[in-house]
Amino acid sequence: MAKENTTRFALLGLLTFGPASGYELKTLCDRTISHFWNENYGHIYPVLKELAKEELVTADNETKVGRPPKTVYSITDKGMDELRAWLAKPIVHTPPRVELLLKIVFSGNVPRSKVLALLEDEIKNAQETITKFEGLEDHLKNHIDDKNHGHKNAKLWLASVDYGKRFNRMHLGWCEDQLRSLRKSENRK
Amino acid sequence: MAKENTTRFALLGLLTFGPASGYELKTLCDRTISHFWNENYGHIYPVLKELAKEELVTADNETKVGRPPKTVYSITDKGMDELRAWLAKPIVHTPPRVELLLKIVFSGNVPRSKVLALLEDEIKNAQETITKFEGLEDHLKNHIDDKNHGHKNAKLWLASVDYGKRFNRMHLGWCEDQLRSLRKSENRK
DNA sequence: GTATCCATGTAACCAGTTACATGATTGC
DNA sequence: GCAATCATGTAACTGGTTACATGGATAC
Repeated sequence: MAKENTTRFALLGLLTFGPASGYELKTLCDRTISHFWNENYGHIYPVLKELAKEELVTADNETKVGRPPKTVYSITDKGMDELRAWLAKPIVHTPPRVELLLKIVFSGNVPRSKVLALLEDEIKNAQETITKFEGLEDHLKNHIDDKNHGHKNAKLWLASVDYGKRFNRMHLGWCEDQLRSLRKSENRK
Repeated sequence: MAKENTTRFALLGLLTFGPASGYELKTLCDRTISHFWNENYGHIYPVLKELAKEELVTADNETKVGRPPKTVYSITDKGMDELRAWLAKPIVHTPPRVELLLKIVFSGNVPRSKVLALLEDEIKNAQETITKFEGLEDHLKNHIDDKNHGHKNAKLWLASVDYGKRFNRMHLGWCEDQLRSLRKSENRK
């Protein structure tokens, strides 16, 4: 069984917030779920066409004065059914691929200083990501009642940011412990 | 810039433990790093040929009586250089794709019961994985001095299992909290 | 004789990324 | 006149998965 095209469901999901063009879906994706999901034009446009062909979405051409024309997609009942079926299905876990662990497991082949540098880089990254996520969190909490930003799903969105924070804290903690243990064995030599 | 072929380095890394055939590399991979890395034959064999062509590994045909013939690959100096260069390079983080969060963020479209079931399934999975990892850990700790199992890298290997445990505990904790918060809001209704 | 392991490979396929190309409109 | 934003798309490519095909050797 081939791997499922998750992009289809990401787009269907975004369309539940309202009709949008390919371009708008991309910016929506970037602004709302980019901390855990990413799409690019080269995939969005073909998949939208595919979805339209299968009647999971409808495509309407819109021309407004003073604006480039665009194709606006809306999710259909059939599309909603597909989306709901996917949402209810348990997640099929594919074997993970953690590049950091690959580098660590083979790190006996490089000088310790390189390994320390790698871990320090990871730590810096994780700290920056956590800070970014905390900013995101604050921003959302302050605008949670702001009707203009209209996210009924603010709670779920916050939960996704929380996941990101937890993940990065876990990652950070492991790297720090690893770094400590590495430095300790260095001193013993 | 195209995405890097990490399989190359996984294979080069495994070959630092000693020469091996494609088949042996697959079983080695399954037995030692499958908790965070996976490879399949359909990728291993072509990549090995590619590596041989680039002289990062050498290929030797071996025929033993009472055994099917096999091609044994060994890492070359050039291969070691490539591997070391990769090991020392910081990790380029590609945008993550967390399917669970996608489902949660769009979960407003399905009955709460389905979301609860999804979370419960994730929790069960995470618990099972943690148990599996603890078994792995115990096994390794008991054989750490056993020369026959010959893993000089037992410490690094343990660290990778520890990462897996931490990740799954984090995942588990988030799911449990999410479940609790979902049930609470259910009662309020 | 049959199931399992050892052993190698290819073909078809799919998901996803990057680079490239185009052009209208708006604000400075 | 130019940069930025809005808007759509394709072509080339790569990494990776799955299914299929083959066949020798071994242990029961």
